[in-house]
Amino acid sequence: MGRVSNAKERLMEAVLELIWTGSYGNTTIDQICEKAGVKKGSFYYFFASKADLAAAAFRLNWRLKRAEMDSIFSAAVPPLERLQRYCDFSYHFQSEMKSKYGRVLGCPLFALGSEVCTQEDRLRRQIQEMLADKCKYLESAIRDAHASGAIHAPDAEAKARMILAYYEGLLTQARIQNDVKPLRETARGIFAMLGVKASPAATV
Amino acid sequence: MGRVSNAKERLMEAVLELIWTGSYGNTTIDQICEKAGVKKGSFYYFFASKADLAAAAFRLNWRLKRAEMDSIFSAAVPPLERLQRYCDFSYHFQSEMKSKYGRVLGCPLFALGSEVCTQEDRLRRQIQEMLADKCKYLESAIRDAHASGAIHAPDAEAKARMILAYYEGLLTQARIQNDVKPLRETARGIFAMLGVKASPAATV
DNA sequence: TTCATAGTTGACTATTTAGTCTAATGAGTT
DNA sequence: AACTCATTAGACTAAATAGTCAACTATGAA
Repeated sequence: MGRVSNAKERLMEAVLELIWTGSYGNTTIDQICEKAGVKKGSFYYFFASKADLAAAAFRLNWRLKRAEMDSIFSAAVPPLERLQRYCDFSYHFQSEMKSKYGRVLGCPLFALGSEVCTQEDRLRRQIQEMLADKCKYLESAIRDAHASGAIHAPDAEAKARMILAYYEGLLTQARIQNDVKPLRETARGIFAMLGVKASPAATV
Repeated sequence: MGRVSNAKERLMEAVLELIWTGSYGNTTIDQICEKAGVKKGSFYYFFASKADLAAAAFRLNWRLKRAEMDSIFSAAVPPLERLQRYCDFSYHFQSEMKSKYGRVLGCPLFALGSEVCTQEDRLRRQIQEMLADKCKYLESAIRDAHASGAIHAPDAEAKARMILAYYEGLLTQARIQNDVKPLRETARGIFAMLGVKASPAATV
């Protein structure tokens, strides 16, 4: 069997953190190796390039994120409450990142996508797919809310895209301003877009 | 007086285009010089660093953009029509970029801001200010629309921030997808957020 | 016509970076 | 205990990149 190792995993973790707290272009392979405690030879044993590593890392990360999303968007929870929960979760998560790294980091998918989309087509496609997945959670909650009569939204897909754009826009603003304040408006904005009269109480 | 030259302007133009069609981190000083037809010595005669050049270039560019915005958001135009015009303008502009560069480029301010905010604080601050300026145009239109009774929005400032987040989110999505399609929903979404019943006819 | 000076040139250095290669190492298998 | 092979070490090359410098050039002013 030969040696076993978690160097591959350490590399993926390292590149995620470096890209997220900095940027893709600014992250060098040497930096990644150092942070992961892995030598260059091992890097190229596992991955062909930085783009290759980033693609693998984001794929893995998305798989984990999805488990979280599955729980937040549980069908057992009333649909509008799912949205509220997601906003609250997001706010807390970004606040945690701020105390951990001293910076509000926003959405790694969106930031990386915007940065590399003109240069790394493989990565671009992958990110596009993940964003589409993300949209599905919103879409399903909106459809359920419509079916339950809580809102009028026969166009769940369009509404979901609209809300995703808004949500990602807010996260990016928060990143640029290095301030979670913009995120406090997330739920309010979403419910306004959905034409909700009385929104569920925010826990933030 | 010594020589006169437009090398400084050429450098600013070049860096804008390179950042916009690619990214900040990916753009080298050599590339900038080559595109501008300027030698490295001259680069450092005018600017201390890439960040310094980018800051100057974006400042200049914003001054020009503002003139356009002043015209689109003219107080002589009914307030909701200003918003519609802005959406139409934006759509056409991005479509033009797509045919010129083969790519939908989105908002350079937002893309650069998201990329460099953790690394270049001076640039970050500058971008934040420009985005705040941009928000003012929306805010004023919303306030006017409220005053005229066309919409109910006593909270013009908050609404403007909300719309900006949405708008920038859509532009970034369009950039990532390399497709102007998401932008066709811009006005519809904005008017939904403002609770407009019948929106002015889109020209797109 | 000369002069001061804004701007130009390109060669040069030092560093960083990506990527390669070969010999060593060690965990499990037999 | 010997063996296998996944993994590691780290030295090495080549290229890209940032930044410097001193000599040169052209322009408008006097």
